[in-house]
Amino acid sequence: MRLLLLDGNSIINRAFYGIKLLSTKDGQYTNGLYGFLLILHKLREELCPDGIAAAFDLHAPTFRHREYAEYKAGRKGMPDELRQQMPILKEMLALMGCHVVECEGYEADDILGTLARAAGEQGAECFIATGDRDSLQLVRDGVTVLLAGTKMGRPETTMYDTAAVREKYGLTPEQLIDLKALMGDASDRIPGVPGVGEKTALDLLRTYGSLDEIYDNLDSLDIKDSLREKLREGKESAYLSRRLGTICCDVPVERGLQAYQQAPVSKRELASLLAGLEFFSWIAKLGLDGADMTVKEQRITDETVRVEGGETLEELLKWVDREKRLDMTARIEGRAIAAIAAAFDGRVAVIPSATLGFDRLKDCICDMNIKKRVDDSKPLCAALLSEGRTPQGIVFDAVLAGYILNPLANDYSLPRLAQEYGVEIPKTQEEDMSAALLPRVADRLQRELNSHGQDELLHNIEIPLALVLADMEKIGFYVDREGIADFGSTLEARIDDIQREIIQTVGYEFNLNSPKQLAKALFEDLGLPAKKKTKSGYSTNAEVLESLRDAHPVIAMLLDYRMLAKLKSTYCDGLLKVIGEDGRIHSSFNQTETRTGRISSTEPNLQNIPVRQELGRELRRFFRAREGWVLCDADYSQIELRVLAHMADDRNMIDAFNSDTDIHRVTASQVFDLPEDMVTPLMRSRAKAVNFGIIYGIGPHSLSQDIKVSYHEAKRYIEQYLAHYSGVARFMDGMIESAREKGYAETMFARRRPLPELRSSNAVMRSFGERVARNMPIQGTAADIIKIAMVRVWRRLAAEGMRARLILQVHDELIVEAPEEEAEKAAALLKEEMESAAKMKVRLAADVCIGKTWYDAKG
DNA sequence: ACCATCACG
DNA sequence: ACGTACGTGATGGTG
Repeated sequence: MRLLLLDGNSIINRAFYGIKLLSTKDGQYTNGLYGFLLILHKLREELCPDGIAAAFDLHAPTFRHREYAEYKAGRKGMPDELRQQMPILKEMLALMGCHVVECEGYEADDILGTLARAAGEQGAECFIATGDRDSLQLVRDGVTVLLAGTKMGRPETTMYDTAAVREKYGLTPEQLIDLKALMGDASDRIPGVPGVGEKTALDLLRTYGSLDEIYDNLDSLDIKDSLREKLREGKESAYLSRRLGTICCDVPVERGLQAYQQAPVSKRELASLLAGLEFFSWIAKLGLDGADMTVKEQRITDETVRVEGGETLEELLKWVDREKRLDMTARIEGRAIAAIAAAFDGRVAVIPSATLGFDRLKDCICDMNIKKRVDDSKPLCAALLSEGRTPQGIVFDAVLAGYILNPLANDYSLPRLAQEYGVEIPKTQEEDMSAALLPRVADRLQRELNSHGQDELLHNIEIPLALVLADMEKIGFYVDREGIADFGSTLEARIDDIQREIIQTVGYEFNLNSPKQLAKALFEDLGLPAKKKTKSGYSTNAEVLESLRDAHPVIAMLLDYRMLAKLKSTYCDGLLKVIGEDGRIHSSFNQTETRTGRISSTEPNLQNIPVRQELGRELRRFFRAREGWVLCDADYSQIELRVLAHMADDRNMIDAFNSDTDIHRVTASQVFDLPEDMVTPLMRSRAKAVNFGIIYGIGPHSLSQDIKVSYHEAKRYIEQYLAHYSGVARFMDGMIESAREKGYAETMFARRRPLPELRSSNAVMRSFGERVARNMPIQGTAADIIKIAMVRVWRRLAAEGMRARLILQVHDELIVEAPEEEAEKAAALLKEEMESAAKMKVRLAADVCIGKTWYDAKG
């Protein structure tokens, strides 16, 4: 018989800390359970035990506490996130046919030792899996210890038999007890001999064999007298420590091994437990599929046929023509389709683009009457657009569906989605075969979306947007390469001058770009007062430098240097590197990156081109329309505050917007309780900061920092604000409450962000969760609205047969490049579509400008 | 790979 | 006692 013994507490601990915090929609944390399953599954496959027993600690004090009152007093209890997973783990183990063993007055270790000894006596083979090195003392012939943990989400075990222990420590397992006796264990409050570390203890034991040998012959040992004294004084501690550290092998538990034989698995209950934990992939992996899946689905298995080429294409087309639908993935190389893999009739057809008649497949993709389900539509759209064709009738996109269901993930590939949503993955892992997963993954995700009311978000917003983004990427933004290069040279000259001047002032050469070297120069060598600390030293950021501006002439130079260096490296050098052969910059717009629903821009990021300072703003002169064309730039006015006014249904704020006055001025007059014409610019700017702060989930401290008033002053502003905008106050509390209940925050268009932070036991994490619960619905709704506007603008431009094209989005701003003769029409169209993108209690306002360059087209 | 910094909404 | 506003991406330095 082969017995597998688990140290339940230590394994789930390792699992908990080795995997990032996971939770279900309902806020039940699951990462410890998940990691435990990973480890258990691996052990079962490798060892094929006849029975499994899992030992757990109880809260009750043990014989060790009676021996030594302070035992484990220094240990922190387990965090709530883990504690709540313990009863579920025990239930899960029982359903899996494993045996849960606990015994009052003893720790899990002792139970394992007892069972291991029983196994030895009964001639059984025994494996002990644990995360705790202390158990290594149990190793002997027939007893192997497996140190288990998770690394990067993968289970990892190291096997220790007698030889492995000897190799690692140069000691026998029994000697490990004496090793700990000498060293002690700070975290368990177990005393050792003070001043004896691992190295000394190992030397002693390797030379003299055991604690008894050492103390019996203490006077004649060939060691330094100082060590001899330490040992003499620590004798009592060492023996106490040995008693505490010795695993007890006489725990009163059932010792007959038959009792630990594998019990029958309760398939149904186990499947439903796992489903409740959203461990869908485990249901398949543990062979429980049949247990609760009554729906007969098309099965794609290891034997699924992969067929290729001409005849297959004919067959596929016939099927598509009859069914009016197509599940497909495309392999894109460069900007062209290299092959299309389609799943139909339980087969996967792979059609290389060189196949005769391949274009008819593209016709299908552009036929709105054929419903396509794809894994990732943006690259497919890009490929077809570059042939001058437009995909239509795409009804499902797995990547976008995966993002909508959980915007916190970072991999939305089919295999990953299949794993997460419980679709069995065939062993054949050819890339084209991931098409085989599409039908079942699509079914599962679609069902999930429907049940969340998120189908329209996918169908009406994200899928159409993918086409728009692909088009924007393809068109790009024309730039004046020479202009940027010249600007860069000018900057370089100024940077060199300032650098020389700074070096001269400081008195020696150093790397100005190194915060570490700079901190040394400023705060050590020049003796300036350090203000703020970072993880790795003193902060030298702009805020700190600004506060030191009058303390030393070098500070102003540094601020200039930083600004110029940023402009040169990030914007001049950086942008020059990514100008395409067509003289245009083709950024990538990522649709599945942000947690709030915004899009992001990379390589290069065109959403952070300088504007706030004049010198940086100059860069926008190099972003141009092509010859004979102009830019129409439209941005929403206060979209987030308007969204807030609407969602909060705040009468005061709605009226303020509808009366079409300056919202910050109105806010100032309410907060400061003055008529509007008495509001000073300073008051207005403070009110503006409060308006922004409210959106971010403000606290008085941060507001006081931002607008440089006292904490009390800031607190008063917020109170005044919430008193006047009482709808906003109610709304904010409601958002937190509802997010706590539901486990997620959501936008007007049903976009969700899970918020496990709200149920954390950590106060800092919780208040972060609360700020996000207040901010995400606002930022996210604004993002939804501008996405709707983008789709409508794009479609209108096409429908009107215009040549004008959308080329950039910057969160609340859209830029269209239009032939001069279309300029006015395009500008009007932009404004109209943006303002009508969502119906709200306040009107949406967008301001449009036309210019040859981005600089000129802004206000 | 991570940190500090700074550019944007 | 602690940390201090939401969301991003690029750069240069450092271990």
